[in-house]
Amino acid sequence: MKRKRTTIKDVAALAGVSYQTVSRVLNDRDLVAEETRARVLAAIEALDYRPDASARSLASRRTYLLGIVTGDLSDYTHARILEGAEAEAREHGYLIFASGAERGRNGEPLRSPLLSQHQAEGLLIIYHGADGDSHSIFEDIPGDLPVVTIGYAPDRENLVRVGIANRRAARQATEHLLGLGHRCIGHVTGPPEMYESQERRQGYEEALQEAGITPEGSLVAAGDWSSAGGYRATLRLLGRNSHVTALFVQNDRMAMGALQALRERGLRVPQDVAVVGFDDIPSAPYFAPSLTTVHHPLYELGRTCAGLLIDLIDGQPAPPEPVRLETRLVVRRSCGAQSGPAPVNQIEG
Amino acid sequence: MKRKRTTIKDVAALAGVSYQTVSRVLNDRDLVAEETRARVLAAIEALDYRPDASARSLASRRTYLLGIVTGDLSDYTHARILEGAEAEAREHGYLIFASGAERGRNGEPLRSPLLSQHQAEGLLIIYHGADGDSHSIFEDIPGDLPVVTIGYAPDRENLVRVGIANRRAARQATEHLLGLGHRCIGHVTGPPEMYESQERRQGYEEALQEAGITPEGSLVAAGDWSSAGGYRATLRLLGRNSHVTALFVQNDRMAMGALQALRERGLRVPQDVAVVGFDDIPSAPYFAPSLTTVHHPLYELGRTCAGLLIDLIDGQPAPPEPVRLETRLVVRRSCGAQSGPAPVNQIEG
DNA sequence: CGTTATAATATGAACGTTCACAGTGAACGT
DNA sequence: ACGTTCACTGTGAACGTTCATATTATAACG
Repeated sequence: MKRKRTTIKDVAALAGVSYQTVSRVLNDRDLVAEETRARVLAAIEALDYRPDASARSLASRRTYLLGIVTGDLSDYTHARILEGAEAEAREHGYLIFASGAERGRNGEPLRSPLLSQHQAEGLLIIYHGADGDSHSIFEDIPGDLPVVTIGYAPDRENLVRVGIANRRAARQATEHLLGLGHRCIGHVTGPPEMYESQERRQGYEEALQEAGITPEGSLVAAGDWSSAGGYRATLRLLGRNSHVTALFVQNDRMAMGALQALRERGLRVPQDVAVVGFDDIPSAPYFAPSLTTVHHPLYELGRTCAGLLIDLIDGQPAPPEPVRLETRLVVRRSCGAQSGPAPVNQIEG
Repeated sequence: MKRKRTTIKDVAALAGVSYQTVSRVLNDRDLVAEETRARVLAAIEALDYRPDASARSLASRRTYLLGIVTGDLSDYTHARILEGAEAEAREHGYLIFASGAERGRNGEPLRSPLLSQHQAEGLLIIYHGADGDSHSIFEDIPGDLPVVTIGYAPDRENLVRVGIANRRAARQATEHLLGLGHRCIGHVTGPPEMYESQERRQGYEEALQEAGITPEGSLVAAGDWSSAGGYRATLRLLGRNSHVTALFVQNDRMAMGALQALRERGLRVPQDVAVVGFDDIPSAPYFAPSLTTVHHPLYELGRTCAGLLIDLIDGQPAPPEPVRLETRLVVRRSCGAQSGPAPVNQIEG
């Protein structure tokens, strides 16, 4: 099954130099005469030689491998972050491998044995931990391995946290609805035990309080980030509160379910109920009606993570403060701030 | 920056055996006395030893690495395939790394230099080639490297094609609309130069012809798989044809844009225009109205691909015929086959 | 009791690189 | 003419494993 590999020595033989010189050319280290370099490159070309990554990394103690640990890769937000990270990594000569971790009973990622063996030089962990979790995903990781996290992070050396200011973003979204005159604003959250949900909910409650409104638990319903979960949560919420005039939903997928629930109840959006989502997924402009939502800079987040991870690997000290990227509210039709019929012009990709 | 690694020799010293014996225990090869094995395992535990993957793969010529080359990872269909593949791979002890390839001018993936160096033992390539493409992505790949493809595939040893029967699925979708009495059925395709678009269009046209209808080019408009593209394509199509009563759209994201376009034109779905999509993405039940669409078994596709790839790596011969997975039409409300108001009960995930 | 099979472990070499260091010859300054 | 510098290239060892083979101890056999 295995043919004989062409090695650096074959190249050296053909070029008439020592194989170490070929190595020099490959890594352009030291000085190599222009003429020699040309001969070596020609030999490489002729033999279609490709250095063996295993040998290379064994000798150099570098793998140029970055690991990403994430839950649901088919979730757009995760996938998009991965995409950004991959692009950044590639530009720096790193490769990313995606390893779903094994999951505990609540879907909590547990341990990723393969990852730690495979000598990633750094790890990007997307993990919005939950109250009950053991966070055991971090236990497996050697203490000196650089880590960048989105979401929960333990106290640890060599770790950078990256993310958005969830609380602030949620507050702004809620303030927008308050500014439109709404006083009874429902809230659909993610799983209540997850920190991300909690942060966004805090922002929502802060905004209400600043407006002199006491947050009511009956106005809050929990989903599970999915459209189906958002649909069900919204139905529950509407069942308890017939007087909601606005809804802030913690992500766009759930918002899609929410819109469906409202439709079924005969409530028009935005006339009867205004809706604001979170994430600004590409299809948000095509919701019915187009969705006002908080833009989540996922791709940039991915790029930033990979960039910071590479910095850490290069020995730069971790910034003490979490790195926060900006969000912004994208106003479309579902919140009622735009009037007129429904042209979709200001639409991106 | 680099602490001294604990190596197999440290373990051996602690356990009082030769390091090769530790290797034996690790790979449970040959015979090892139960008592020795226990001692070795204890030493491994005590030192928190993890074998070095580089050294291991250098010596054994195995990397347990699978590469996946794909376009848009943030596209749900690709991400979901990756997810399936990753799960299957993990169960077999393989790791998957995701490398976006460099792109040519039409977004055609070109070459992925990192991939080939990093000794993936097999490659999963998702690439729906286009007419004008050079397919150069395949040029880089050593001829003896096992490859599984979804989409276009060159003639080649050691390659398995996996996918769905696009033409047949598209024909069934179209037949469904014909069965509902529609005679003037518009069609929104992907980029016309892509084989995937072409196959689905063929299925659409076949169905029409079998029903005695001559396919008309004016009823076909091309998008780019995105919601925005579907929106624009649908507007173009409606501009040319005021009498369409149904629309078959080649993927759900474009269908979402199509629904938006129809809404803006004041056309009700399904009363004025019936719509059928393709893929059955998780949010399809939450479209307004919920979308009738062809279920695309993406996750299973990913699992199948990884499984077949591992079979190839294990030396099993490639099945001569492409492996085809079943699709099925999921009937919801957008096609008008279901009547009554709009309960969302039979909804999954 | 010697001979042979068998279980268990040790030994040496290899895998394909990189890296630190030691050479070589030419050019240069004095 | 002679050391010195400089540009370049060769040398040997190391990286941490696996693998084929050799070695030892033990048991089984006639």
